Amino acid sequence: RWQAAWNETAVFQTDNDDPRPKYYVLEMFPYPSGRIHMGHVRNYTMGDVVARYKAARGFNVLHPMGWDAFGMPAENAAMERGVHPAEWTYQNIATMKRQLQSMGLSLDWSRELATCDPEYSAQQQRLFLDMLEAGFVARRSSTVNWDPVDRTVLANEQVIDGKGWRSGAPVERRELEQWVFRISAMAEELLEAIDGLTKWPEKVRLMQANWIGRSRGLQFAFETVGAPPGFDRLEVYTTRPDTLMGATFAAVSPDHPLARALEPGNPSIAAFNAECRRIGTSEEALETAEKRGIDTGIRVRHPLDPSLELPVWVANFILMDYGTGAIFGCPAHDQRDLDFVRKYGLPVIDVYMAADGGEPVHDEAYVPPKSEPVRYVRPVAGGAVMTGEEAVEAAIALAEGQGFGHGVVRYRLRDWGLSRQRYWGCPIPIIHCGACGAVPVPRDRLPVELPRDVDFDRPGNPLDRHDAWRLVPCPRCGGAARRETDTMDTFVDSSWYFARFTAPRADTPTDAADVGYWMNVDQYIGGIEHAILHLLYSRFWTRVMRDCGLTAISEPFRRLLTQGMVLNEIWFRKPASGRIAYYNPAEVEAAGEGERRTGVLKSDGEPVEYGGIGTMSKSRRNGVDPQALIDRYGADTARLFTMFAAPPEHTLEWSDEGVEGAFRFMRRLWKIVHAHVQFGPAGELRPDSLEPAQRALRRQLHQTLAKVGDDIGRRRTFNTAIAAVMELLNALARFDDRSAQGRAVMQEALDLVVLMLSPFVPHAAHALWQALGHATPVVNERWPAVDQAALAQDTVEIIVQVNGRLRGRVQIAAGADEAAAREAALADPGVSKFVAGQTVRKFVYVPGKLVNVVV
RNA sequence: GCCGGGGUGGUGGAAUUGGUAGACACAGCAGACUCAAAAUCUGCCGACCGCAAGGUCAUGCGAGUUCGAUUCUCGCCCUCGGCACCA
Repeated sequence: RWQAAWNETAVFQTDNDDPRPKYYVLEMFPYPSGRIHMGHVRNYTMGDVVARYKAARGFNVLHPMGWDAFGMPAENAAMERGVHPAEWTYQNIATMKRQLQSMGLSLDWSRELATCDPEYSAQQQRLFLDMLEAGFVARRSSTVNWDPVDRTVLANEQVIDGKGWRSGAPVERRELEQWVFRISAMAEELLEAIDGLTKWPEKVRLMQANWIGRSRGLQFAFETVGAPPGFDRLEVYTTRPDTLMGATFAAVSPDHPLARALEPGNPSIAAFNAECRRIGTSEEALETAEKRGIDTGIRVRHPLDPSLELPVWVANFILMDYGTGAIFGCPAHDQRDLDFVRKYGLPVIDVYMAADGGEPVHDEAYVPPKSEPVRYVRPVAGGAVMTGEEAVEAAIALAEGQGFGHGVVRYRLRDWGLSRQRYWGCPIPIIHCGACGAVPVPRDRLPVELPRDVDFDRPGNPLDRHDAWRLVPCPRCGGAARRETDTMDTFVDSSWYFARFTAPRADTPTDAADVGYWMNVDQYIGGIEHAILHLLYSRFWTRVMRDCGLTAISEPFRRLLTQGMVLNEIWFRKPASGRIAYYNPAEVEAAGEGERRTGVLKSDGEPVEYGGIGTMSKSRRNGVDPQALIDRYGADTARLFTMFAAPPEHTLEWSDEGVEGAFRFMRRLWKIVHAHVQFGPAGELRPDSLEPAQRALRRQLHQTLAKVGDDIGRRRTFNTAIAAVMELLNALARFDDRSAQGRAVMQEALDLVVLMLSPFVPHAAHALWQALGHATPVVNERWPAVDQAALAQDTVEIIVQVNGRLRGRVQIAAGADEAAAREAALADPGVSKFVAGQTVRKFVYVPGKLVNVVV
């Protein structure tokens, strides 16, 4: 009912013609999976609290909402239920929009957008062409998971234990020509700029830095012996060239050109490589697979001792994507290499590094941190004690001096492959012509829209089969040509939507005035699971837009709050063949704890397997629908409870116990306000003529106001803000003072309580503010100022410790000096009995807090 | 495997800069009100010892730094997230 008042006056619609300072609050927009879940409630309530708080603080707040609307689930729905992805998606958007609106969020819905809207795709295609012209786009070969039965590309998520999720067939790694964004060219800038992200969580900055993975090392060439023509040299990159003296073998990735060149003449290597290609493409799968290798028979000469020849192996743990796809192995100082040589009976060279002052270690690999001083037992240069870093530089200098290698800086960050062999994504505006190659679609012919008449009867991308759409004349030569049928990675859609929100209807990707006014996003809020990819891609795109002249800024998000995930139990059945099936915890009758947890499906009484706890996700079907909560208790209670249940950054294991407590609190607040107003308006407050109890309540009131402002505004610890107001309300309930000044204090307290709670429970606050006798809506109210005079105290309680243990409390004058504190402390009977007869060796005084007597 | 978090009563959590461990809630127990129940209100609520006053132990485990450690350092265990085609 009260939401109507907000909507009629359009209080949350914003524009940039406003004298107030701007504040842009954004939560990561949802994928329209069907219905909102608890993670959404948590995320969007946090954003709403910040938005409403900032508005009350006098900011012109932009708080928009949209839909990350392309993606695989829509295609799955099409395959399973025959509904068109667009229809499925827009229906879900309608449902979820209704649900979000029932939460009473202070959103500017006039800016709503969905990434699958043709207008959004059109602008994204313009950006793609800008990037192509600016040299940020390249075409190159990269690996995908190939399902040989369904003859289709699989996402990593669709590969389960190395098999396709539908066909059950072992997947193969396959090379495809794909479009990439050259994000690695920006690695250094993206890394350096992390220092400036001072309002991002340290953990996210660390994860991003590690992901970019700058390293300095030695790149050098082994001279080969017995290699096929064209492989006279084997390029190797290492970050530990100081271990080169310990090299006992070299190894290449199964995808390395040398390994491939050997396949035709060597069936066992061909078989080994083929086997390795069945691991899939994910780094996790490659790194956790059993370490295996095969000898090629080729040898390389050790660059520092050409008489020493090392065998060259193909090994499944070498990543083609990192370094040169070839390494040397040093078993004495790398545990993985040691395991490998032991497994295959290769020689282990004796150790040549030892801890400074320690003895050499022989039974396991000794891997000192690079910063630590190490004694080089068999020296690269001079037998000195030096840090790994110094030794690395010495080894590089040696290699450069002898001319077999040189120092290089490399990054772990790889280019961003954006091609997806799928229908439900933004079309890539390219036409392939036999004569002209890849030709951009002319800008006046944008957007390239997806054809609606597609069928999902067969696996694979229906665009590949849609000749009416696919076959077009070449824009350059007019000859027969075909459209690019790959669509863009959905990460592209979410890498610039924050900028589009500043001018969602512009017929260019962004509008200079709007984006200049609103960007950066002042507060971005979203799940910690996006700490690396989405946030890094967005940082990249913002720079690309800058370099293309679309924005002036480099960083999209000034302040970042990474919300902890909402977890729930996972239940599934895994049939012998075919697709794994997940069940919502609400459908399962469960018993036991931990390892012994078991369950049966309520509908058929048959057992289901317990998969531990994990994030609520559509694919695992373990989400909780908050609608029941909202229907039963109202949006305010749902909002209050999710904010109170845990600190924002913590994971939250879902349970709906405790919702009753939030509801009870709302009722208590309601009752206490109405108990107060039934006696009519309160008189004027005269702060200087209050009784001690009235003064004490006012002090607590203004302490709470200061804390709540700090908790919301600076700390973003919404749970402690609510707890403080609960504590205050408990005090108000005990405050039974009907005198004129008692009622005046109560009026002030209830006014401030309602204002403090209004960002959390806007509907109730709206009604209670009216009940308290105010004519204007609470949503237009400014955040109240703390009365510093009310906080003043004559005496303070300090705690007294003896040898660090609590032994008493004493009241002393506020601002007392150490001598006075000491006298008061030692006079306390509880203290003196522990000090009596002993020598005071030390006296610690923390003014206003504690003293510690050390005896 | 690699990178990054988290671990505090029966439960969610608080302790903001190294300074009272357990605020605020949930659950539970007892009482008041009621014919009764619900709702509401009041009290108790980490473990152990003690009639009590009070004391001892206790923040995943083990060490360390400090007058003082949930907080800092090192090692370990468990768990969650990410690992480039889930979003």
